[in-house]
Amino acid sequence: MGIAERREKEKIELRALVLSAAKKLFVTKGIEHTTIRNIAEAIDYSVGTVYVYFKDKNAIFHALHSQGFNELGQQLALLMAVENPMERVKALGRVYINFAKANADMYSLMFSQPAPIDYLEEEHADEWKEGVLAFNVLKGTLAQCIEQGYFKGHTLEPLTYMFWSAVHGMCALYISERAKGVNLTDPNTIVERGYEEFLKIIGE
Amino acid sequence: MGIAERREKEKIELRALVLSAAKKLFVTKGIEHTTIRNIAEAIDYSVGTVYVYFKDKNAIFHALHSQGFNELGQQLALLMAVENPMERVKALGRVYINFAKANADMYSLMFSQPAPIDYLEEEHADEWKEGVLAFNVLKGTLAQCIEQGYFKGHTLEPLTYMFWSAVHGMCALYISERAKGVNLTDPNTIVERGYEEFLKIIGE
DNA sequence: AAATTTAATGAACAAGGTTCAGAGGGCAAA
DNA sequence: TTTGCCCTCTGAACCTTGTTCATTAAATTT
Repeated sequence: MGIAERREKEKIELRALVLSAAKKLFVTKGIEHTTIRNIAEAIDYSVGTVYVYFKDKNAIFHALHSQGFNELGQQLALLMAVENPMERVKALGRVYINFAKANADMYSLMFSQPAPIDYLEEEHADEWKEGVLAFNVLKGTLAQCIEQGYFKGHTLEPLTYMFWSAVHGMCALYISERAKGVNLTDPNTIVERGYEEFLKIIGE
Repeated sequence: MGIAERREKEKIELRALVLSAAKKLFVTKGIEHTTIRNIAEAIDYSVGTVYVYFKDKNAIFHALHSQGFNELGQQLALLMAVENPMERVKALGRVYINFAKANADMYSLMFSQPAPIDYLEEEHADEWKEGVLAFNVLKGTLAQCIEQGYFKGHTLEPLTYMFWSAVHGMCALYISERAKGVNLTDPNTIVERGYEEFLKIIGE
């Protein structure tokens, strides 16, 4: 059955091709300004072909969305090698920030409102696997910190949420350019400097 | 000159009518899924009329955007009455969170990526007045806290950015429903509980 | 009453998402 | 080899949306 296999492989490859072209376009022109025709042209296939591999534009978006979370998740997972949990939380934040800044468009794609929600609502509601995974890595690490006597008097879940929010908030404001609008002395490093402040505060 | 005045008043009123219809639609159906025709129908005017009052859809968006920031700004400004700066920062966060939760759609409209940027880039770049104002209220208050001996060893600007980010991040994640996806025990109160954790941490 | 200014209209256009009947090429059975 | 089936790929065609503009109609001024 070599032929069927080859065909299957070709299908997977073409699907991946669509995805990579879409990613490049989404990232450079923005999702709204990327047309299916653009994507088709970029890979030298017709419009219809794109629809053979994806139900609609939203499905393309969602595929990339997952991809982004997987990449981020992998990077965060690597830090499980750091023994000291307090060091690990700190590192988690840094890696997260680096990811967000290095993949700014991917990041805003991952967290931008409209599209993913549409998709999530349909039926894939509570199965946002990648996100849950990343959240639990952080939660687990903070749990260990608490065990070791850090964060006395704190409650795990809200603490985790707050930590994630602080880091996410800094990245989001940076990426949405709101930081620039506000006339900072050095907008480019504000996330890192903000994070340092955060670490100072949680380090007692 | 009573006639000219009346006309002027009518123009302003119709403009406001467009705006309020647009707001309602943006908020219920989302910006992308609201069409100019929808707005026109809602107010029983023709499509063309909408364009008499607004250059394009983006201009409508921007007007609402400003409106949102003005409302938020006003609520925050009220807190200047609180003497103690440390109490004031805490209150600023609470009011901000209440605003975000009570006006969830308006908030996501205010901070959602695409549209405002388009507009900002054109020429209104560094004149994002409302945002700067709100940021400076927070910054000023934190400056007073530092004067009074709080936040030793911290730098004002990154500290302000971090504070804003933490609160914004919690609101943003809550509103984008990312909080739900992550299986929290009580998603509805997570922002408030997260904020309490934050206050605990900054209160040493 | 006529002329002028102004606001409102909606048909028309361009561009984008999506569909679907059909072309074309490989593959297996005859 | 030839025939017919099965898939993939195609792109014209449809519908919706943002946007424009010549035209209509009403109000105001002369």
